Amino acid sequence: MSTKKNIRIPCTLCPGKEHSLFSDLPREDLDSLSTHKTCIRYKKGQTLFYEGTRPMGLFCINSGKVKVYKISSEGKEQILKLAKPGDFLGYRALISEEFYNSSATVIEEGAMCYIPKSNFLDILQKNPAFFRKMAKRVAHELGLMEQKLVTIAQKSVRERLAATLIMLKETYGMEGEDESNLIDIALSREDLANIIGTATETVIRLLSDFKTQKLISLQGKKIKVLDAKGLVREADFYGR
Amino acid sequence: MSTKKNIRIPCTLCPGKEHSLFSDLPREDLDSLSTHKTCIRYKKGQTLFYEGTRPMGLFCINSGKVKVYKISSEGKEQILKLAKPGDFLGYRALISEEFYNSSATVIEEGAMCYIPKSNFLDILQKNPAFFRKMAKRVAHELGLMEQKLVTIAQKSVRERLAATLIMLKETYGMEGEDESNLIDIALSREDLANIIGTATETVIRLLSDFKTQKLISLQGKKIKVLDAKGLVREADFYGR
DNA sequence: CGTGAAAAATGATCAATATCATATTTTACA
DNA sequence: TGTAAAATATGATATTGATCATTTTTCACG
Repeated sequence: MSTKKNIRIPCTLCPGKEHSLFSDLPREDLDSLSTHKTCIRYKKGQTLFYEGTRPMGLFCINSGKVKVYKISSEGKEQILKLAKPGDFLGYRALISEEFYNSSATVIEEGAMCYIPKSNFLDILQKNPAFFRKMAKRVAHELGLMEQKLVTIAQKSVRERLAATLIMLKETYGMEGEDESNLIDIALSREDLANIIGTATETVIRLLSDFKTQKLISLQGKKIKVLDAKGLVREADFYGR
Repeated sequence: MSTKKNIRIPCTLCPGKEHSLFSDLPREDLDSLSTHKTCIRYKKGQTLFYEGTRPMGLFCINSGKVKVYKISSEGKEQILKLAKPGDFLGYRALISEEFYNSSATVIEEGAMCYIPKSNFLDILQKNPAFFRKMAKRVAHELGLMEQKLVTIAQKSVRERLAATLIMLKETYGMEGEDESNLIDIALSREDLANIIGTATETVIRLLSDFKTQKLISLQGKKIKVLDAKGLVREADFYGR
């Protein structure tokens, strides 16, 4: 707890290297990555990159959690996605050759690896199979984003909150004793509101509503899903 | 007007070949495309592909206009984009190797070219520069979709309608005499509602509101933008 | 620990928009 | 060109969710 800031930590066992995107790169390229990569610890609230700036590299989350968001013209934050260890950030802008269209801020402190743009583009260039994988990933994400758009456009806030809780449980759920699942991510009510696109007070009210219905329980910030099926019902069929 | 259905028309001068995506393919590949391509006339209301089905090729719009949309679980349509001559449809699913995640239906009759999947993938494989261009396109579209999400999540229906009218004017505006612009696309009020994610009645009311404010004029289905700046003001600053 | 600030919770009120009902206009086409 | 069906228009009402105000709780930090 004493030395938290900007310590370089070894990236030799970065989760991103084994899993996901980089998994089947040739040895040579993995070595190149290891050489050029840097890892820095970020504290809660620190920002990896800002919307509107030029991307100079690719981020890979070693530990900790990050929110990726846009700020609307009225100053309201809209969270586009959450990133966890093993996830990469910033490749959309690198591939589209644009500036960042979103910002990324740490919500749980951790170490972030950084691969310089030139190194990443080089490896993309040299490995058609890897490039195909990246393109496939981006195309998949476009599909997810289209689905999110429909959800926000057509579902009620209550349904969206229920759906978000299900999603969070699946992604960040810790197996508890009595198959109750604790959502293990430090999201404030405001963050939650900025994910589903509503007011903070509305989230608070709906959460205590769900609590009354025994769908969830609240222990401070952390939410425990008591009745996943009940939540799914809220998400899919509420009011119809 | 007599022989409208399923007539093969020559694709030698398909707008998609000169402009946009295919513009700098080598001669050889352009010839391959011409050989394998087919063009078929579609009438209003006919569907190019359905959500959930397997893509077997790439569509290119020669003439006419198409809406691309998803149907939510409650049966409501959400339009994701509109496509005009020169635009391509279906590449997201081909690149992500997934089923279509949306449907595409003709809103103004015209001729649609169809490039078999194998032909398209072949050319992608053989031309890294072309593949990079496609990937760049998909990454760019992901950025656009993220922006749309924020708009739908945070702007009022009135603002979204104003913004949509501006967009339509820029994309489908016909230069009129006294710099007034007629939006030249056959969208019903319902279509408009399904673009911005609201009820048809709300669109109708807001349109007549804009008409009262002399921002637009209505001639049947077609909308003429009288005061683009006024609309921009509605889109950006309404009520703030 | 204690304290001040931030977050969460709760209430009251208001505005935006959906929904339902019905009338009017337009359009397709027999 | 007449007619039914679809689209547009308008009104009345209900509902959701935003906003503002205030209290209570939690938490970080000296």
